[in-house]
Amino acid sequence: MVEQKIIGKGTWIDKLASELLEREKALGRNTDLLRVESGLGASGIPHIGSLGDAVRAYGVKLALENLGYKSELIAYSDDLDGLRKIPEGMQEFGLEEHIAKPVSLIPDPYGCHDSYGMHMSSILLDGLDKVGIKYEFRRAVDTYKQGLLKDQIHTILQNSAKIGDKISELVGQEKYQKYLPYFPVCVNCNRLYTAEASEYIADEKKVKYSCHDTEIGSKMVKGCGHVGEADIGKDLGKLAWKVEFAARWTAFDIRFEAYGKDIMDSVKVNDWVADEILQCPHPHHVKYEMFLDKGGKKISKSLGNVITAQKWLEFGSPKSILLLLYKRITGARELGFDDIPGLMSEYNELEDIYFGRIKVDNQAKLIKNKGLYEYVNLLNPPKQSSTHVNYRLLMELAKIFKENRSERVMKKLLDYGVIKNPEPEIEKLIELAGNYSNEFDVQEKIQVDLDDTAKKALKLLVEALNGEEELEDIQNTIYQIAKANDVQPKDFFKILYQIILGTSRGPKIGPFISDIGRKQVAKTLSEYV
RNA sequence: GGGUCUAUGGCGCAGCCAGGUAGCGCACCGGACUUUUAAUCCGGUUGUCAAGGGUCCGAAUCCCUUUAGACCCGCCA
Repeated sequence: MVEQKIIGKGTWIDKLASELLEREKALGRNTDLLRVESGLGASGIPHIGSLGDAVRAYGVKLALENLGYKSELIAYSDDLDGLRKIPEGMQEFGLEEHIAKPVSLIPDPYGCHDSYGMHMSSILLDGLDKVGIKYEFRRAVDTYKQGLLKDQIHTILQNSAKIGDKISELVGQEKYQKYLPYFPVCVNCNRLYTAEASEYIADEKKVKYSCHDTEIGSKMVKGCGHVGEADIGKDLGKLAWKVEFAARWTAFDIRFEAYGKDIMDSVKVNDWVADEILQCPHPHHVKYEMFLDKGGKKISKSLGNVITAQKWLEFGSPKSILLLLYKRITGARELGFDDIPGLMSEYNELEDIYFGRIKVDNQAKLIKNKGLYEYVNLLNPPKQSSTHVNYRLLMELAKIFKENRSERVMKKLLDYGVIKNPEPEIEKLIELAGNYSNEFDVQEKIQVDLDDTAKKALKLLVEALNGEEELEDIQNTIYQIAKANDVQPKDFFKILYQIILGTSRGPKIGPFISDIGRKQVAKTLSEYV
């Protein structure tokens, strides 16, 4: 067997970082600072896929640092993009009039940020903060206002004919053979996309445009008819996506950017533009698949099925998100909140491997698992293992105890010997599992068929439970009541499970009833008598 | 039209990207415990890794071909 040399911590992140380094060396570029970038998207509610782009870029940054290089993550908000569609659930804000305007020029419908775009970006940044990702924030609107891309825009527009042909050749889109890949924001109506750029006056660095009706999605958007000129260094406007990345990569000196397969074509064009037009080698890439919802549909920013970091964190720890995003990058994945319990236990398992409590025979796999654990802890793993409590067990307990949940579940865990002392982390876990159980384990009141004898027995049980005298052995009492009333104990127990738990089986019923509380159970049962 | 991904026990999936004993959950079977059922614990059964070819001492894993399904792009970002 040929011994494989293991790079860094043995994960795909390390492999990617090392590919990047080799490429940089081959290109002979300066490696004093290796910038990685993630685009944020500010036109819709940011879902976990957008978060993933930044989290993974951050992983590469960590890997580069681990290999001894300096690195930095730029989180770039595309807030000069126009609003194309009103996101699901935001119909009541009257955003219709703002369609096609840059999202940074639309007022925040919630009133808490300077614009619609900043509101959306902030949700994502908040998510990044919550999982511990550090970044350098930049905005498209500032980038263009400060003219940071003006040299690149100039070069691109001078070569627009060549670029237009190449776009047509590479991806079959013919639009840019006719129009410039630049969208001015119409000074009259504040819209882009409607302002079509027809000519570039290179000497003055100005773009001639006219604002007219255009189709966005399936809807027509009215232009205002304004005809004007836009100064690429001063006036608001932006490059089309097919060329914008290249300009940004060059201007910001970006060496790595991951991308989702939906923008594959754009990246292909941008790589060419960077290399051939701007004479600056494009950054190293990795392509990832989109997260799909359980039905196999793409999770879209503007459809209602959004899994945001914030929602996820109601049920799972920040580490469960990082694990999801770092465990692998390839492959299409269907994602739902029901993946959380699994990821929570998987993290515990990784921790056990890391601290040597679980043996892994394959050396390469051991290193990879340990490495993954370190990345999930952002290369700052804890000195000692945390106390593990099975998430599913917590869900079960949370289902039973709805009032004073934290306290009572904690007591049960101590009784079971799962934990030795109450810890704040455990309390947090109980809260997460409790939220999950509240949200997804909605207990529907099921129809239970009861004949008269069963009802009579049930009634006796309710009386017994409501009685003041101590029931030393509830289990025994139930059994006796069943026998004394010609009900098969087996059937009687089944009825009780159905009423109390909504299933035909469950834990041993006597202690279980005293856990929930006799009176509570009596009340529930009495509804069926 | 162009592109990407997926295919692994009855079901749902992991493992594949850096080749070395095919795994997990559910289901199923047995045991322990139980005054019933179960929970729980312990043990066990279940596989032509879609099909075919190639590389290799060795392939679920890498390469090629085929089949089936899903998704993305061909507005815009």
